[in-house]
Amino acid sequence: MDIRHLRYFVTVAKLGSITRAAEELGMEQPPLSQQIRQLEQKLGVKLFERQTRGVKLTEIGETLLPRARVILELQAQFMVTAEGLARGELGHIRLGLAGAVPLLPVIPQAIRLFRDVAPDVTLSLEESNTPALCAALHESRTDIAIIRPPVPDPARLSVSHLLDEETVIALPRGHPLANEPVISLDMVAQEPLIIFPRELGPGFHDAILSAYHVAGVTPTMGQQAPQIAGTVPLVAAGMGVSVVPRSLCQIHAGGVTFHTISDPAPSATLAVAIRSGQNMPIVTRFVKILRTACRKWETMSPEAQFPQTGF
Amino acid sequence: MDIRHLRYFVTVAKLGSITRAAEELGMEQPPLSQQIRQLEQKLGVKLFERQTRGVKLTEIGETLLPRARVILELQAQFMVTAEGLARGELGHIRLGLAGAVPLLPVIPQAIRLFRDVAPDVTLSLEESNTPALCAALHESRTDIAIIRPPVPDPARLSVSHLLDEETVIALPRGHPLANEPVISLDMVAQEPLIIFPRELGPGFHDAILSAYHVAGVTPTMGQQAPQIAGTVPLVAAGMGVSVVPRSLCQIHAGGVTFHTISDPAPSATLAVAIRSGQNMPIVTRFVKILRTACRKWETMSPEAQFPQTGF
DNA sequence: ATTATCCATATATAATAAGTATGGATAATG
DNA sequence: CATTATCCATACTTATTATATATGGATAAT
Repeated sequence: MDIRHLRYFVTVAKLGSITRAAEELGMEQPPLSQQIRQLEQKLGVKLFERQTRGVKLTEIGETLLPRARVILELQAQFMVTAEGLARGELGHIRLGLAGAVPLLPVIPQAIRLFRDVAPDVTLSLEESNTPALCAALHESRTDIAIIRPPVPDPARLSVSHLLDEETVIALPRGHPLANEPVISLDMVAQEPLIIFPRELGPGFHDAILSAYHVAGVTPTMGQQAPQIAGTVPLVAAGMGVSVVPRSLCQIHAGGVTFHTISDPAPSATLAVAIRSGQNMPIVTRFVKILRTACRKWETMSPEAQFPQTGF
Repeated sequence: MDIRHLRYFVTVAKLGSITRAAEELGMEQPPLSQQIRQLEQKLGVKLFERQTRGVKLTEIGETLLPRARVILELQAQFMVTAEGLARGELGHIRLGLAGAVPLLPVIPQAIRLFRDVAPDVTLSLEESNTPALCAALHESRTDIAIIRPPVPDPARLSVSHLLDEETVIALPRGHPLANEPVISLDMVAQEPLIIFPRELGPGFHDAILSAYHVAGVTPTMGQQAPQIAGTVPLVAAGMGVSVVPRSLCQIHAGGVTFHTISDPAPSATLAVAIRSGQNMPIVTRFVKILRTACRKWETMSPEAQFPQTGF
């Protein structure tokens, strides 16, 4: 079997027609018919149901299609990587970041630090949610992910703790408590809690809810935010209050004030995850720099942690 | 670029020698040399440093090697998956069961049997009524349905008979006939008949009523039960009598006695239905196992059919 | 100094993918 | 209801490309 066969397979499946797939592939229809048939014989399964007008994926074809797509995706990345290497860049790291992670100053700091010691390594950043990032790691679409533990399926992944970030309460402007620097959770329990969907970060989500529970109150659930950082605009719009990592105070949304939480306060844990085994040297090097930076950062004063803000 | 090229690349890298890699690959050395050179040209990078004795990976080669391994690994998995699908050992089956079917011991037996021979196939079960199951089959929301014939719209479905289950009369405790082991339908014709709505199982419903008719009596219609198995609690509550598949005697409701019916007795037929045409091998395999189990079960004695009950 | 090992090149051959021409089946159209 | 158009399959030819064979050059081992 050949990558070409997979490309043919995916294209025919996409268009539902051998003829049109042949057009898109820049070839004639008969050879494509033959190649598809050949692939089916090689695999011993029928991928398409031939109909009078076009073809339709069989259930087996439906099962195999996503896997074929992954292989094609990786092959394309392989080519891109090689191209980058050909241009003299000595490596490439695909870095995945969980929601709101880039707002934590230590993360871009660590990235800049790495770029200083390894200027020839190109970085591509992607922001997503923890479960999606872990899946991307498993499928080798990402090399390093900074996530909010726990990871759904830690097998074949190596996860190490980075830091625990304090959380703060976000209140809309004009709120009766807006002038209180420190607030406890039970003081805002009756306000609608703006929170992101649990599937985007189960660990952090649960930490927030259990802190409410420990405080002896039950939060009033408000509107769901599309991501972690998406809660702030909703708070600004007066939809309710939210509990967010302190780094979100960097979003100068206007109309939002941030307040330290008196005990019990949830904390937002961050960890770095890579595939265990067979890793490129730059990957372990990056993780090392990242961990060092985070350890140092945790000992710093809040003023030094967030230089530009009033905290 | 081709998967073959990646295999050559990985093998040469592993052995550090084109000659020995050619041996392992079952080919001669010159074509392998050419293919490696060709791959290098295609990618625009030098993968190996040619030395007088063997070859050595360049830094770039070192970087690309793990990615090539990942692609090869995925390709191998793709082949294995296809092979498994061809043999019917992989995949997922959505199984629909008509009312009270799971109570018939042979059904869970057959499912367990199937899980033994195809442990990698995941199963999802759903209990519903015959017309709804047939609709689900048509819309591909279910792969296999065990239903009570006839099916409303048999076009594009393939239905095959499984077994005829004996029915029994369910009487409330303290009923004058509660001590009679065998009862005929005309003896209970004046008692309210608890029965499920006809739309939940037209075939079985009609079979019961026509048995009454053949016996020369007309049943007194009692309360409707929500499903087939739902008749038993109503009988226990003294709302009337019911005619149910013998397997329902497994519901130890207390307050209900079950009695063999003397001729004419309705029978509860079960059949298995799948979409005709293009089915995954696991589907036909499951049906085969199911039919075998049912054929065997029909020849068994009642004591063996219902091990834990007094029948 | 000689031999052996290993990779590269040149040429020939075999394998195979792509192209061309055409037929059959069915849905769309008048 | 007949006609046309669409789409896939088959048969055959051509072009491409991978492999095999033969051989030479370079260096390490003996």
